[in-house]
Amino acid sequence: MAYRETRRTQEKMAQKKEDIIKAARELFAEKGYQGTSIKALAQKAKIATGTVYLYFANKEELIQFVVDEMFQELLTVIKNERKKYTDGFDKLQASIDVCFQVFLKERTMAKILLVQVPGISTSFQKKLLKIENEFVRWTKKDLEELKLEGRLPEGDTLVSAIALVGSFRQVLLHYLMEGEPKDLETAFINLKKYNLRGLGHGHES
Amino acid sequence: MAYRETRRTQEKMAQKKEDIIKAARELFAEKGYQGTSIKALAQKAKIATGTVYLYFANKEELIQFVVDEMFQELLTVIKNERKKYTDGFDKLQASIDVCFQVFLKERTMAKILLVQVPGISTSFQKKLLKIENEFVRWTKKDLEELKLEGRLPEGDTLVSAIALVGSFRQVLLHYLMEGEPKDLETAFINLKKYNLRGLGHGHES
DNA sequence: GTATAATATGAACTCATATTCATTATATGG
DNA sequence: CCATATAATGAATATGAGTTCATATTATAC
Repeated sequence: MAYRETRRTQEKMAQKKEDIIKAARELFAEKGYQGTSIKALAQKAKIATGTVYLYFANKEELIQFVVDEMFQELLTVIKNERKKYTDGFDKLQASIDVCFQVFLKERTMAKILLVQVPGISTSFQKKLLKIENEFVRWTKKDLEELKLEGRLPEGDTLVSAIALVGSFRQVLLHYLMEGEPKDLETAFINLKKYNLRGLGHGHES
Repeated sequence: MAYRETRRTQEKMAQKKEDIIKAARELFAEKGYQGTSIKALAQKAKIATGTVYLYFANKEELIQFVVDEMFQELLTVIKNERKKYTDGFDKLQASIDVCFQVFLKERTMAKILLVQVPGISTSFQKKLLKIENEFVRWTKKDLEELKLEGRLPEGDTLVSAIALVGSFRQVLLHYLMEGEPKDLETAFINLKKYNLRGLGHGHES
């Protein structure tokens, strides 16, 4: 009997998997999925090319894993942040704030999710769409609650939700590609104001 | 002496080039750039694979041509529509209306420009960015004119312009991928209202 | 109809890269 | 230290797609 799985080896392998994922996130963000070869990936992760296949069945499974993990991270952070509030507007703002923060901090995540994923394949387009719709649905739900409370005027909540998500997406992407403005904080506040006005917030005043 | 270029052959070749471009637009929209092989493209255009290379130096040049042509088409339509108005708000609305119409009518154009192009390569990302910025700049200019006339409140016109473009992009894409709503006209009007409110239109009233 | 010059063809070629696998290195238990 | 089981290696292989080119087809001029 020899070489039973032990704590040490398990941790070592877990670390190696992490290394692969880290390299993948960076390279996919920088060069795109097609533009990233397994050889280059292995080189970046400081392992042999064949080793990648000990951890992932193939390249497709790797990008799937990376994308799924990213969304999971994002959803978890948002859910945790929303828990802190009960008021509808606060929850909505919390979602927006945290998305913005995460994407600005984790630029590789932003570039992969917002730029690279749609171009990978039609199946990824569909996957992305499903998850984007998840965000839109949440936003829509927030808006409908607020409408019921009489804090927002009548209006098409679906259109509003999509518009809101889209405006943030575009601004985020702009900063990501073109560089941040001098005063990011103020720009972000203006963007929020834009959307609050768009929603008709304060309509009764 | 024999076989000088003649009207008939020129037209025939022009037609063939059109066929290739048409097939490319459809396949790129449906399967993406990477997902479209020259073989499949030639098959769709009903020519031999080698023939493609009599009209385009390589695959890259073909997609470049397709994308450039699409933007040219879009810009031309927008410019013509804007000419019809002098009022700032009318011009802004004309741009938005025509973009929406064109993208909804020419779905392959919309899918290529809005979904496929960003993922092709970093050089395409940059190209797209340049052109998107062209739209943002126009919008920004419209907004600044309106601000000077006192018809819009103070505010960050760049952020507003990006937000406006982003909200329309997202709604368009939603309809494109998920299917149009029952009442497209009303949804579109609501979207415009959302953005007009966002801009602070009617703030003095 | 024939000669000629250009276009069209598609099998063959090239090249890149994802994946495999025989070999080597490493870890464990006794 | 040895036996063995697992992980790691990277050269070799398989695959697929972009591109080329010898050949065939088509169009023109006489």
